[in-house]
Amino acid sequence: MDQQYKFSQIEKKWQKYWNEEKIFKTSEDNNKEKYYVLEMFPYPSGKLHMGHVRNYSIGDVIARYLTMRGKNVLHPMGWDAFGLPAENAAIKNDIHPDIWTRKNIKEMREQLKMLGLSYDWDREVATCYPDYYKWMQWIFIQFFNKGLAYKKKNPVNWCPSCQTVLANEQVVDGFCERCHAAVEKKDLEQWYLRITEYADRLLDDLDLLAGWPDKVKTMQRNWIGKSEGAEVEFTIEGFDKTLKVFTTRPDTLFGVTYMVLAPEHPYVNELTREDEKKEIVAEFLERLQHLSDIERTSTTLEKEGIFTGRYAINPMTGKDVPIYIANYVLLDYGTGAIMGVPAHDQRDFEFARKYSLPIIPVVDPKDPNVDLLNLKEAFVAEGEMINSGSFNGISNRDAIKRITEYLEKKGLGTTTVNFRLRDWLISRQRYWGTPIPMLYCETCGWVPEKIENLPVLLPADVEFTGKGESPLTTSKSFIKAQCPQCGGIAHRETDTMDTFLDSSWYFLRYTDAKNIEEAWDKEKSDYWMPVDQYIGGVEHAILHLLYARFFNKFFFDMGYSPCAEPFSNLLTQGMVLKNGAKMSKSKGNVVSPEEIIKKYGADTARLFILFASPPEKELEWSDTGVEGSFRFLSRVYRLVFELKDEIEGASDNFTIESSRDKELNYVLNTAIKKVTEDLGSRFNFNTALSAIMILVNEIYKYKSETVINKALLRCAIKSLILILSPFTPHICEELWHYIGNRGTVYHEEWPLYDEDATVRDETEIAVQINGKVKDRIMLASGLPEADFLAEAMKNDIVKALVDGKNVIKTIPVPDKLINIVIK
RNA sequence: GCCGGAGUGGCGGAAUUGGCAGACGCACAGGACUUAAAAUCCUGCGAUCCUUACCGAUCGUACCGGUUCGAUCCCGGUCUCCGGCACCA
Repeated sequence: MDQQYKFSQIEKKWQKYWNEEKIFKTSEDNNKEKYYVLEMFPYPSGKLHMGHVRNYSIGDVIARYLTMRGKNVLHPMGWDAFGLPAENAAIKNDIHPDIWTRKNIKEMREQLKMLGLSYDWDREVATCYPDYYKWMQWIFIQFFNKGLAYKKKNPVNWCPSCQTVLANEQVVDGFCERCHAAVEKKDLEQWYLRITEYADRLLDDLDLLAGWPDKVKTMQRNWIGKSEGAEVEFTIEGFDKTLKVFTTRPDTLFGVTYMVLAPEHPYVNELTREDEKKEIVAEFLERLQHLSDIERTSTTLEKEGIFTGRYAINPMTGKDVPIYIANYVLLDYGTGAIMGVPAHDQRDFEFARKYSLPIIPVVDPKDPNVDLLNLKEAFVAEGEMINSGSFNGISNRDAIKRITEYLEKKGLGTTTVNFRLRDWLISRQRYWGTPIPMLYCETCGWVPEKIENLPVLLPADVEFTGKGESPLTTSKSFIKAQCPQCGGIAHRETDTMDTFLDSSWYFLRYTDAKNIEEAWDKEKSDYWMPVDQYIGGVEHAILHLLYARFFNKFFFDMGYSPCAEPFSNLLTQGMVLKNGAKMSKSKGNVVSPEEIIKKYGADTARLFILFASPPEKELEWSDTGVEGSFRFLSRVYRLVFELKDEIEGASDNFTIESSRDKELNYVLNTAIKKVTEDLGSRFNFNTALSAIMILVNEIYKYKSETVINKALLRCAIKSLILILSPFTPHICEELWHYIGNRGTVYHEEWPLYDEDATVRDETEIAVQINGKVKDRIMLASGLPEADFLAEAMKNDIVKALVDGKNVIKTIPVPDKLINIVIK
């Protein structure tokens, strides 16, 4: 071994060894307890960034540690490889997305390997490879067969100039972000997955996820947005259909003074009978079409409405109330129509003010500060019922129940639950995604491709213009096909799937990644699932994690997953910042992992990232901090290098011979304990590493003693290498071999600590008078409370401090402090 | 607006169950080694005050208050920052 810490040589050497010996290959083993560590797989952009390094370093420490603890660890990696950037590259550089993506995967795989991560590369998947998306298509067909995938016409954002559908995020102030043409709403047929069918279970089962951050669970709860209320039917004057509304406040029914329909509501056309009104309504609709959903639903947008000329009848009061259409009512929530209660809903209040509609309070706050006859804003809190006929005088909370019961008895309404969660629009007019394996036949309608014909391959003969519908429509070979049902002429769906589908089941595919007979073998998913620890960015808190949970529940129902929830524990790692801001090209504060690895080595990069901040917090990049990490590793290297001859041939068993021995043994065992606990339960890598640094400092001190205990020193060095190895594996392998061991530290057992050795003979005790520290004294450790108190009171300093005062109370905390309350 | 989370030295952070605030590291300062530099090693490093110095005193975990023998930790209020949702009836 070289006297210098030549990280580059060392890292290459051990990466080669791990690779050639297939050290990280895993298979099912019923004699061992399994542990599945998963990090969110990356999009293969071609360049690794610090966020990846952080994510994968965290996972690697966990995987390596648990392997050393004797667990059978599954730790896979793959590529979320479909997506728009590949298509943009195709348009810009005239390179096929497939070639571009494969090149990026190759480059990124090399970069990941440079980090020395303990992946079983034999399980690698890429969502864009036909052997993966074949099963994506199979899954889609399972959804379709169960009635959970369907095609529906719905208004979407359409840019007339680019001739393409736009995502809401691509619409800026009602205009296309690329060509600035006014975006229109267009009714298009799109594929949806019926995730709303699972809304209740997705909500309820969040309670099973004790190992998830509350923040993420709260975000999912809000996203699913369950609200309980009632559906109420209103009759319309001179109209044969009734108007249904959803409300969470049936107690305010007596306060309804108008009704509002969403502008797209199917009744709108029939309800506006007068020609004059029809014109105004048409003009209003035209104007709204130029607004995106984002603006339509913005609270800053002024409420605007049009009277239809019709009246509904309030079922409680029998009074006429005018029916409006207005921009603040959404078609796809509830029934697309609402009852207006200006006195008790702020939005209705503003609308009523603007159009001079009556405001009738029905809930009395019994608060002198609220003037019910002259409200300045809607009163939304609880109170006592007024102006509500026979319901007057009860609390509005009771009225919710009573009025709903009344409605149900009269056949005017029912209790209902509504979710903000909408069905998942999954079709995309893009090339680089999984083809939706459906065909349209004039006689049979939408028919799935036969399973034996899967995969439906992405055609090669397409043009990338960036315009029009899906590029698949330009393929001559793709569209025309035989109907799988009747054998007649059918045409293929040309839309592809949202890439979020591909990433909703990859964790299951990893359990049996190379299976060509089925998506995965149930026995294998039974063994490995659920994922014990999932690690990734908090930006996936809602979409990815919700979709993955949805898919897993679907498989669970099919018997293809053994668990109701796929990820038992979730760690959301914080962002990597430089100068207080997220690293980004435009800010020019990007630190390239490759350069850091070149300059200091992967071990240093890993060490810095793990040491500088706890994993779920933000991490501020510091060049001098990286140098500090490098210095530490050099120090460890030097330590072992210098001590090699000293500890060579020493016994594996030591006896404590001096107080210095005792102290080193104390620090050693404390360090092992601390690292074991920090890795085992909290993932506080920073404090674990700080314990290791303390150990290194102590060994340095110890080795300069005149008498040294070689066996003890040998044990300390061995343990040091082992407990550091999950963090910085390359240097540890090197040092492990240097002091005469064989094989890999990865297969070594995690060192045990001696609980007795983690206690010193004497402990420093803080002496407090009235809660303020006055002195510190040494007392034998582990004294029972009574002895501890007696010993502490015997001390001269205590006596002096207490002399001449009244001791009111003494509070002894053994091994910590004693507080003497005096007067 | 609503829902979360956070606020500790010059900086990143530690204090695991209400028990010695500032572990570990970075930066900085002084010293040793060196012809010199780098590297390495040693020492100091919250603020204010007292003192020639030693010793010591007071304050200090965003701010105000409370509970407690004792509060970074628990409770009430305020401020600031970050994140999510945002006309969901």
